Amino acid sequence: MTVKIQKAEKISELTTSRLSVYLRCLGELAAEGQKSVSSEDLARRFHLNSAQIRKDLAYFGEFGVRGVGYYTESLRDHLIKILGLDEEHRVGIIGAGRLGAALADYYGFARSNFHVAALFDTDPNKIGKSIGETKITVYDLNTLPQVVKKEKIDVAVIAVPAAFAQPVLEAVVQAGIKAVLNFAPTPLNTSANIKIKTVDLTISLEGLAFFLAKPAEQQRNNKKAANTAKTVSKEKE
Amino acid sequence: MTVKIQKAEKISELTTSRLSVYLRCLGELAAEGQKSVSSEDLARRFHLNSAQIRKDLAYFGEFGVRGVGYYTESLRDHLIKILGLDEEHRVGIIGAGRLGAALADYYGFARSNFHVAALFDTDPNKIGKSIGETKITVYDLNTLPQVVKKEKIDVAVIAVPAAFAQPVLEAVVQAGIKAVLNFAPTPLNTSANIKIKTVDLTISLEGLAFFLAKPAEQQRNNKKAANTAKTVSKEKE
DNA sequence: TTATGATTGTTCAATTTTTCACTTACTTAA
DNA sequence: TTAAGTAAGTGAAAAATTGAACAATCATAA
Repeated sequence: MTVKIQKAEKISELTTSRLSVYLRCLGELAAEGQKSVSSEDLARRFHLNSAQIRKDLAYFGEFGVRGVGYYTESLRDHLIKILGLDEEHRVGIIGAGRLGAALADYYGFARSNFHVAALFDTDPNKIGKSIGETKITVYDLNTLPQVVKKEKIDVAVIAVPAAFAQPVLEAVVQAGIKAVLNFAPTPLNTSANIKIKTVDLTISLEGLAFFLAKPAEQQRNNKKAANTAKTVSKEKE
Repeated sequence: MTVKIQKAEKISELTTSRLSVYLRCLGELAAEGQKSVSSEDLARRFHLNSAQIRKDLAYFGEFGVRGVGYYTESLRDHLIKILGLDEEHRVGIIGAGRLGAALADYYGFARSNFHVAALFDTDPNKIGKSIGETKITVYDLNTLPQVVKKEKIDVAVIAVPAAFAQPVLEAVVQAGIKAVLNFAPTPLNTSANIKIKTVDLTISLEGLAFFLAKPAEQQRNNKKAANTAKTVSKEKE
């Protein structure tokens, strides 16, 4: 009755980001003492389709019990394993400016089992100092390969101005790091097999501006907008 | 020869976020003095398909010139108009904690023509004070409706702990705000016609963890993973 | 022990998004 | 003025994602 399926299918990023969302929710439910939860319950919480949730989970195995739902604790443990959060990741933050400093203190890293091990900068005034509440050392960016090795860093956070992001990325990849969280608002080029997640506030912001700019009529028909106005004016036919 | 099409089709968020990306690039190209750019050029920059770029733009009109490409300045102006960045938006940040304070100083708002007009909090020690380099006043959250009206705030940023996000959202909506940037890592329920963009670092982070957790073999076949291992073990057949 | 109800895992259909490939239109050089 | 070359715009195909529907399976109560 134990079914363990290890599918080597491509899992889409849409799926994995939903897994993160489920995981967070399961943590809350477990804390509340809720023993089990159905896909329908979860779907209502997130305004998702219940079939989608079941399918997302089914990629990785059969975690549910028909007629019952999913046991919160158990599913939570599975998701932690699936997302690789059972193993600690060690983070190096490149750029000890305001953003880098803020991130060094960001508690969310620890919650996902990420440990910020080092900061890097090129500014001689910063190198050697400690930053933030947790007193993380700022190293010379030139020593990146050595520190990465010594501190077993496997995740880099790029928190430098856009103009420096590409060369920094190259140094990071050169140092053997395969996963990068990028805050610089610029497209980054890299050889395959490096995973880059870019966090770009501007895009979210401008999405809001677009929404507000739309004529009120269109906003109402949020989904399934009718084909109302289609004004075409052409000279020189 | 002037073609002005106002299609009332549903524009997907995938499209609008790409528009933001194009816009940023056009700004750089214009600054470099580049007069025109082809969809192929842009595609190469972003690792996108050129047809997709042409189609994204074609939703809103015919901005290009066949045989030439797109005139950078002109397309840039069009995108600014399309995204609604030609009109200033006024932002109220709810939560004057560390994140709220950091956002109050974030320069990216101004670049997209957003002006941070006010902070809000419930902490008596903060209310009435000014925060950040730009000295933005912290108001009592209870006075939200009045300040929103007086300051003509049309965008709210939710930077409060997850537990307070839902009631804050309701207050924000009550005050007549239709666009919300949410930093609280929690699903938010709202009536239709309110646009909420949630920024969630944890999801990006855990996406990296998932990537790192995958067996090396799978990482190599990033796209189009072959159906390699599919181990099924079952007791009680 | 069997019937009933609930909820998963999964197949198949619908929808959305991306890509291809072709037509149209503009530029430049002969 | 015409031919050749280039690149936008677009309809149709392909791929990816989502959603509906249902058989399979488990728990519970008669």
